[in-house]
Amino acid sequence: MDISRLDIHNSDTPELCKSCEVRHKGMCGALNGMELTLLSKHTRQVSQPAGEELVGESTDIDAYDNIMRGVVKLSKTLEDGRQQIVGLQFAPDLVGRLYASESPMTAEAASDVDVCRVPRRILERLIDGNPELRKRLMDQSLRELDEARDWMVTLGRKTASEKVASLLLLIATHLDPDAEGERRVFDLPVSRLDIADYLGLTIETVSRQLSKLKGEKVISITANRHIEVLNFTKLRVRAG
Amino acid sequence: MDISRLDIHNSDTPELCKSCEVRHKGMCGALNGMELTLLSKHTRQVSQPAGEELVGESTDIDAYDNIMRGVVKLSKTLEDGRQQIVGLQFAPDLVGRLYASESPMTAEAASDVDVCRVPRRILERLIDGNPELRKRLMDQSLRELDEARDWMVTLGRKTASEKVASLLLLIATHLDPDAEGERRVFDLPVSRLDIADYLGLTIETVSRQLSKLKGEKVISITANRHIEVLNFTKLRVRAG
DNA sequence: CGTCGAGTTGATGTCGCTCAATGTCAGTGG
DNA sequence: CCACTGACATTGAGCGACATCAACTCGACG
Repeated sequence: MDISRLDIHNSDTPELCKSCEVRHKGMCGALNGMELTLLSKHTRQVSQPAGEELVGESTDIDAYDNIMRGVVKLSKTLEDGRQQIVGLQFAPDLVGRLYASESPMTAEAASDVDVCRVPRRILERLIDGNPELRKRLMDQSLRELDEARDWMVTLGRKTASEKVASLLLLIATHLDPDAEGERRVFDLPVSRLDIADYLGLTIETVSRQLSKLKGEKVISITANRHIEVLNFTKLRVRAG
Repeated sequence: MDISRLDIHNSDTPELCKSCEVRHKGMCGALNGMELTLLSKHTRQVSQPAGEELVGESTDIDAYDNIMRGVVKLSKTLEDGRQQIVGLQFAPDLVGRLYASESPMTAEAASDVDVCRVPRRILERLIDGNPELRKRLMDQSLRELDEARDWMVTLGRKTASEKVASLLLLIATHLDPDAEGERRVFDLPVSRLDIADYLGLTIETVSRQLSKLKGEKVISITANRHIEVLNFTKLRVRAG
C-alpha cells in the first residue's frame, strides 16, 4: 500500500511546512527528517474560511494547529455576551494552550486560514524529545505573554484614538515585519467588530477614529479593508 | 574557612526555600539536594520594603527573584507617565522575564517582600539540566499568560464596579486559595493608586466603588487596607 | 499641635457609548 | 439593466460613566 496516496503529507520527503518563512521561524524548523516524517504521518492540513471556529472556549483540546497562512483570533466572552479578543496569531504560530486539557478561550479564523493540525499526544511527545522545539515553543509563549502585557497597557491606559493607532501599528508590523520608510500597505485581516472587540471599544468609535486618521492624512482607506499608511512616524506618535 | 558563616544559605542542608508551601509548589521543590546546594552557594536573600524596585523597565536582567514572602507588582509606563500594572506575583513565583537580556517591565515590591536572588546564569544552567524545574517554569509562564488574558477581558470589557470586584476576587483567591464559605478576610497588599493602575481607573473611581460595595454590605473595610468579604457569592456576581 | 501622605467625597466636564439614520457594496432575481 | 436585500460601515445627536479638579477627613509622626 502506497500511503503517500492517502494524505498529501505521507511522503518520504514531507511536504509539511513548505514555505520558507514557516520552515525557518516556525515549529517545524526545529525538527529533523525523522521527526518531520513522524509528524507528517499524523498531521492533516485543514483550511478554514474566515469566521470558522478552530477551538471553542472550555472545550477539550485534542490537537494543536500550526498556522500556515492567515490570521487567527483568540477571544473570550462573558456570560452576557461581551467579547474581548485577547490575541491575534499569525503564521507560523502554534495555536492552542500547551499542557491544558481544556482551552481557556475560543480560537477562530479571522481571515481564511490554512493550518496543520497536530494531535496533542504527538506534539507533546515531540516536545519531550526535542530541546530545540521546546525552546521555540517556550519562546512563543513568552512572546505572547509580552504581547498580552503590552496590550494591557493599551486597554487600560490609552484613549480610543491611541488604541486604533496601536492596532494599525501592530498589524502593519506583523504583516510586513521588515518594511522601511513611511509607507505601509496591507489589508486588515479583521472586521470592524473584531477591531472593536480587540480594543475594548464599539464599532462606531473605531469607525470615527479611522475616519479621523483618514481626515488627517495619516492613512487612507479603500474598500473598507485596504489600508495605506501614509505617515508611519505620525501613526507611531498617535499610538502613544 | 567556614563558608557557612558567610551566608545563611551556605550550609550542607540548605536553608533555602524553607516554607512548606514554597518547597512544595515553588521552583525549589523541583531540585535535588545537589542542585539546592549549588543554588544556595550563589543565592542571597534580599528583603525589600514596599515600594522598592526589584527590576527596572528596560534594564539588564542579571538575576531572577524567587518570591518567599510578599507581593510583587509588574508595571509598564508610557512616556507621559500613564502607568499600567500588568501583573501581581505572589510567593512562590519567580520574578523575571526568562531568556531575555532586558526586562520588558518594572518589578516592584507591592508589600514588604523577601526574595531569593538567583544569578541568571545559574538558574538557566539549572533549567537546562532539570526537566522538572523546566516544566514548573513553563507552567508558571503559561499560567501568567492565562491570567494576563483574563485580565484583558476585565480591562477591555468590564465596568468600574465589575473591575473593582474582580480585583478583590483575585486577591482573595490568591491570598487564601482554599478558603470556603461566604467570608474572606485579608489585607490589601497594594495601595489605592496601585489598584487604580491595575484596573485602568483613577483612585477616585476605585474609592467610590469600594464605598459602594461597603454600603451594599458585600464587604467591610477597616483601616483602609483590611478587607472582610461578607458575601463572596455576591462579590463573584458583581465581578461579571 | 502642625504637617504630611493616603483616602474619601462632591461638583463639574468630557470621552466614548447608545440609539438611530444613512451610506456602501456584493449578491440575487426580475 | 435595475430594484431589492442583507451585511457591514459611517455619521450624527444625546447621554451617562468615569475623569478631573477641589475640598475635606483621618491617622501617623515629629
